[in-house]
Formats: sequence, structure tokens, C-alpha cells
Amino acid sequence: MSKINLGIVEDDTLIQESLNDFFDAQSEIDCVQISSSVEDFLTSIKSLETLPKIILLDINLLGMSGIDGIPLLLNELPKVDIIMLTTFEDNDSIYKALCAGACSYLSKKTPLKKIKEAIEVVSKGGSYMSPSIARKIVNTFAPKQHKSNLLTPRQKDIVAGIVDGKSYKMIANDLFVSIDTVRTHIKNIYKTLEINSKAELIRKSYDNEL
Amino acid sequence: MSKINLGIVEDDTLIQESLNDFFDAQSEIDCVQISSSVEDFLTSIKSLETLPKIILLDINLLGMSGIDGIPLLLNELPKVDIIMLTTFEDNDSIYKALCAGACSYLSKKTPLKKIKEAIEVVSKGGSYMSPSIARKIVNTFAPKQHKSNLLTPRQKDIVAGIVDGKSYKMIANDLFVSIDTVRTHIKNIYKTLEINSKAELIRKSYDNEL
DNA sequence: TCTACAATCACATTATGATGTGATTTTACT
DNA sequence: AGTAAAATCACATCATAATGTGATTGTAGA
Repeated sequence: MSKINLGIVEDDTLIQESLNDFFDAQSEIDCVQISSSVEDFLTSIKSLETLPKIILLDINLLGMSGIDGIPLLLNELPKVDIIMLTTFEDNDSIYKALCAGACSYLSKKTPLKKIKEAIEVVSKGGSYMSPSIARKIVNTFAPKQHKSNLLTPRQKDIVAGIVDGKSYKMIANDLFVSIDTVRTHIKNIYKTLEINSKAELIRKSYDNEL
Repeated sequence: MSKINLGIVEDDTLIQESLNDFFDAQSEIDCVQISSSVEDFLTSIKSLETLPKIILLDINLLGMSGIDGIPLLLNELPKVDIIMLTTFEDNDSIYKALCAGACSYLSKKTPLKKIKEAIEVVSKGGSYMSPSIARKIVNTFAPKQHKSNLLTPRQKDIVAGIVDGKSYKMIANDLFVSIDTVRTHIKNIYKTLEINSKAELIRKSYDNEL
């Protein structure tokens, strides 16, 4: 089994050394590049023979933030997997990092052994999250049980048609009612939702706000 | 430290027994109810003294599916944490389960020891995902960098305005061009995307289809 | 240089959407 | 029986959107 080539972007030299010393002692992992900033890292990898397969990335760095650096790193190394290793555990940082393309997110409190485990999991195509972070991620899926009693069943039919891109006429046809009925329903929907355009309705629908 | 009260909903009796035997041998976990269906489980817990704090839930059950059962379980036991334990690893099942309110998702291939670990993690307010499942979840955040060369930069500006719910007039004002220019852009956009209404445009935009 | 294309604007017509007022019917609850 | 809410339809009006035809300018590439 070949070694896992690892890159580290971390501006705290103490943590740099701690990680480096630890991975040096691991036969499975080879740390090919350590930098203090994304800018520096991107420059350095141009002269490397073996490119990193996985990057441990901090957020709070000297130059650009780790989150802003993700697209740049992925651009240079399209196949790299990025593991965030950071003290920031706020929902916003987690969300932004994942949206930018990070595949795992670890708290800096994570023991070295678990970090190694995460690297191995990721190198096998999986993903590892710190438990507290995983919980925050799943909460983004199911926070709003909006349950919407706002709209009546018929109104929901109408909304479905609109979100589908149908015109009032088409909706009227599909539901076997007159176009004036459709209009009335839409008037009532707009009133209930306090909006006044299809665009807002579609947005609300996609944002699960009904 | 008090025991963790566990419920299990699983229709395969072999797995039922295997889980039960295993947890019986664990001092930290107390299995208070095992049922083969959500319906049965909901009935049974009414006569229990100690209610489960965590439920291991299968998807493929005799009556209603585990996913459909999640809201009912949460309704009866609002503070319960639900861990999916299932063979289904398709994105859709995972997504639906999390949206319905499950807090963890384990493959049935997960070793008993890891299942126990997951239960403990969840009981401490965290969440544990099988690595392959965690990867699928993070992929839902940063899916396709569609990069769409379909639309020109200016056309994208126009689309942004439309998706924002602005009228042509407002867009024209914002971009310092005439409303006729906006109209022309939109005509071209519709032609390129082979659509013919704002609604469809907004839908495509929200679905990342441009 | 010729060409393609993005971006700009104009004019014109028809279609669709937004909003108001008012009315009838059915169902469900008090 | 009375009331409320949901669903249905009509008529009217103004605003906005969709679509066609035609034209100019600037820029990037064959």
C-alpha cells in the first residue's frame, strides 16, 4: 500500500510541528508540503514532484482565509480532498467550507489519532466529521418543520404548477377549472404569503418557506 | 452514569436478536423496546415506564417505511434522537431521512462496536455518520460546479435580477441600460435555454441547471 | 480583413400576470 | 341552523412579460 501524500496549510507553527512530528512517525502518511498560507502553498506545490492527495486546511490564516482558498486549491489540484482543521465551529464557517468543496471538517480539539483516522477515511473515498460538527450539519437539513398550514391543498396544487413553470392557463387546464379560479387562488396565496410576484413564490417554495 | 435507553425498530428478527444480545452485554446501554414496525413501536411505548432516548430505525419495514415513521416518532417522543440503520445508501433515502429529522445515518454493514460508538456520540449531542454516507452528504453541499458557458456574463446579470424578483424595469435601472436591452437579453436567454417563461428560468436557476 | 458574437437600443403586438370587487356552492364544525 | 373556510367562477383594468423585426457598436479570433 502506497503512502497517502498529505499537504498542510496552517499558520500556527506549534501545530505545524506537532502534526509534522506525528505524521513522520506514521508509515501510512507522507507529509509532502507544509505552508502557513494558501498563497504560499499554491506557489510551493509547483515545484513538488509528488502532489498532495489530501490537504489539512485551517481557516484563520495570514493571507486569504482557508475558506476563500478552497476554490483556488481545487483549481490547482482538482482531485485533492480537503479536510478542514480549525477552531471555528460556527454553522456559517462549516456551511461555507462544505459549499466551497471541503469534504471533511474537524475541530482542532480532535486527537491526532482521530485526525489520522479521518485522513485514511477520506483517502478511501469517505468523509469524517467531528461529532459536534456532524450534528450541526444534519441540523441544517431538518430545522424547519414548517409544516405549513398556511396554504390549503388546492392552493398547493396551484403553487406546484407555478413552480413547474406553467402559465395560469395551463394550470387551469390541468386542474380542470377556469383561469379565473386560478387567478383567485393566486390572489389568496399572495395575500397569505404577503408577496406579489411569481418570482417570490418560487423562491419561497425552493427555500421551504411554505 | 445512567444507562442510555434505546429503542429499536427493525423487522429482520436475526438483526433484532443480534443487536439485542450485543446491547445486553453492554453496561452503558439499555434496550427498552424492540419492534418490527413503526406502528407497533408507537403502540408499545405507551405502556413503557422508561422511554427511549435514542431509536435505531430501519427503512424497509413491514408497515410504513422508516422514513415516513420519523415524523410520527418525533411527534410522540419530541426529544428522541433517531439513528437510521439501514442497507439503503442512496442519496435520496439519506436526504429524506435527514430532512425528516433523523440525526445520524449508519450502514447496516457497520460493526456493532461502531454502532455502539454512534449511540454514545449521539447521546452526547453529537452525530455519527458512516464515512461513505458522510461523503454523500457533503457532496450535496458542493455538487456541481456547473460552470455553465451557456450564458454570457451580461446575461447572467440579467438572470440574477430576475431570480431576485425584480421587474425588467428595475433590472434596466440597476444595470444602467434600457428596458429594451433587458428584453433583448431575455429573449436570447430564453432561446438559449429553450424555455419561455420567467418561472422556468427561476426554476433552472434554483436547480443549478445553468 | 472578414466574421461571429456580445451588448446595446427602438418600435410594435399579443399574451400573461397582478389586483379589485362580487358571487355561488360545498363541506365541516358549533 | 348558522358560520367559516375552501373552492369555484365572472368581469374589469392596468402593468408586465413574451416575441418579432431590425439596427448599431465594439471586440476577439479565423
